Amino acid sequence: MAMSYNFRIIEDCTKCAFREHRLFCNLPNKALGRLQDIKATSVYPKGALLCLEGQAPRGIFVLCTGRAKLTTTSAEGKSIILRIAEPGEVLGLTAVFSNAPYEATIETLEPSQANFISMTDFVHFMKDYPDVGMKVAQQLTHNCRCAYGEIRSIGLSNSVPEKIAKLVLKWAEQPLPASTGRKPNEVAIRVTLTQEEIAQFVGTSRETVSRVLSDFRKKGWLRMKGVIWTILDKDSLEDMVTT
Amino acid sequence: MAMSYNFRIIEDCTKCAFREHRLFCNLPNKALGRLQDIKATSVYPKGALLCLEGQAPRGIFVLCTGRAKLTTTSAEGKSIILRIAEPGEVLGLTAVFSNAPYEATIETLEPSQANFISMTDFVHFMKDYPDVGMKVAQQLTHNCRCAYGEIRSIGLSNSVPEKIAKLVLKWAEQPLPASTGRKPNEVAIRVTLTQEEIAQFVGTSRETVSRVLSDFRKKGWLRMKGVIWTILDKDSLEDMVTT
DNA sequence: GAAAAGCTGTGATCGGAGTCACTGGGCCTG
DNA sequence: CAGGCCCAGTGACTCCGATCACAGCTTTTC
Repeated sequence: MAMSYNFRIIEDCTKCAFREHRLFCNLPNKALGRLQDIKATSVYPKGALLCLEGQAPRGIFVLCTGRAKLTTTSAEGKSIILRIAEPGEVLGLTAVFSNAPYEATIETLEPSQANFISMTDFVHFMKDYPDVGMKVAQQLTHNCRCAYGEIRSIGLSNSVPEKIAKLVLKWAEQPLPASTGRKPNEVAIRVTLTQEEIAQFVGTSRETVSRVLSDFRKKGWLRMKGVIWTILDKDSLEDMVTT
Repeated sequence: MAMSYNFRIIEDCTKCAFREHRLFCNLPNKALGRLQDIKATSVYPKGALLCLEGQAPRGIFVLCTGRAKLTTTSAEGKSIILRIAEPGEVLGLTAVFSNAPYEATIETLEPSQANFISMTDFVHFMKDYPDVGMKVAQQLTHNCRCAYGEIRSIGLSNSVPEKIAKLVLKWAEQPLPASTGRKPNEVAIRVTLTQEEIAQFVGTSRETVSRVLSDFRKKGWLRMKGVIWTILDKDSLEDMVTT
């Protein structure tokens, strides 16, 4: 089995070990076999662009390994992160269904594997297997929920510190496993986004993110060592969040 | 045929005159027949609440007549409009599919008719008729696109005047029919939202909306007479918008 | 038709956060 | 190891827009 980019490439969907835990891929065997036929697997380094906002839709991507950020950009070059896609998600659905340009630029945040399926193949695939339609509906539902969450976050939070606290707490829902030498109520998380990207996520400027994080650190709420952040005072962070 | 609320109630989906122009209802006859069996038609006055944010999902609504606004509210009572739903849309899909509380409060903006379908009936309906799945995917796609547009509007526009100009121009895409006594390049639109609601739409305060509209009027770009607004200088409004 | 409730217009004030400008640290690369 | 590049931290300044406060209007209600 091929190895590259420091992860194992999944060439055969029917034998994928993660399948059951994934939003899209947990399909009946027949459908999986068909998927196997129409997919084209690619491997991308960090920072690769799967598609560009404004391009005509060519097809959809199933993200097998790695995470990717979906961003949209204004005419002046200011950009905002719509969401971070996790392994198992299908990307590009809205473009394909509305036959309109891709809504977002998709950029890998880590070395990633993705399966591409062309528009026509995918439409037939969906017609032939009703389960696929359900999965698609679930993915679209997930997209909507993320988008609504984002709208709430940007539109209803009154201050930037609040938004950032909210974001950190959301990340804390998937903490790193507890290690030795950590106090009981501390939570460690892995943050691979730059401050610039965090700024784009909450719709603010890079400098403000820097200031807010400094502030959290000075208050003893947060410790940041490279990509490992430790939440020292979860309660205080939660007090910032009103929504 | 029953009359009420100043519009004609559509009791039989199979005979609905608007069906073909609607996002959801244009289904094969068999599916329509089934829809006819499982739907429960209700008529609502202006300002009625179809469902409340946070409620457990009971089912979906097909909006037959009238428009409705979907809002989400923060703990402090600040609320934001996610979108305005048009006749023919299905509402409540995300809640039903994720079996999670309704994401938004749905309030009619006009006297409206809506068909309610319970969660279990709808799931069966979808399983039995693949066309329904496609319609659902299209509706969800539409929701996503609206949400992304909203994120762009709130997150990427730099100033409130720009957002309001953008909104007015969006409305201008569905202008009122030209009437006598209007100059050739003028566009008339019907605006039934209050300034408060416009504020919720663009994520700002009511006072700011008032000031911005006053400003547009003073500059001779816009005339407002009750619910009828006339765009006098579309070019200038477009110059405000950069995205 | 008077009272009440809701919508709109405007002034005054103040603070949050965007912008500009610069510094310093980490990391890669030739 | 010097130079470049990217990321992070921080000060100073400015300004947009939220908030408060109130007055004129319109629409509903009894």
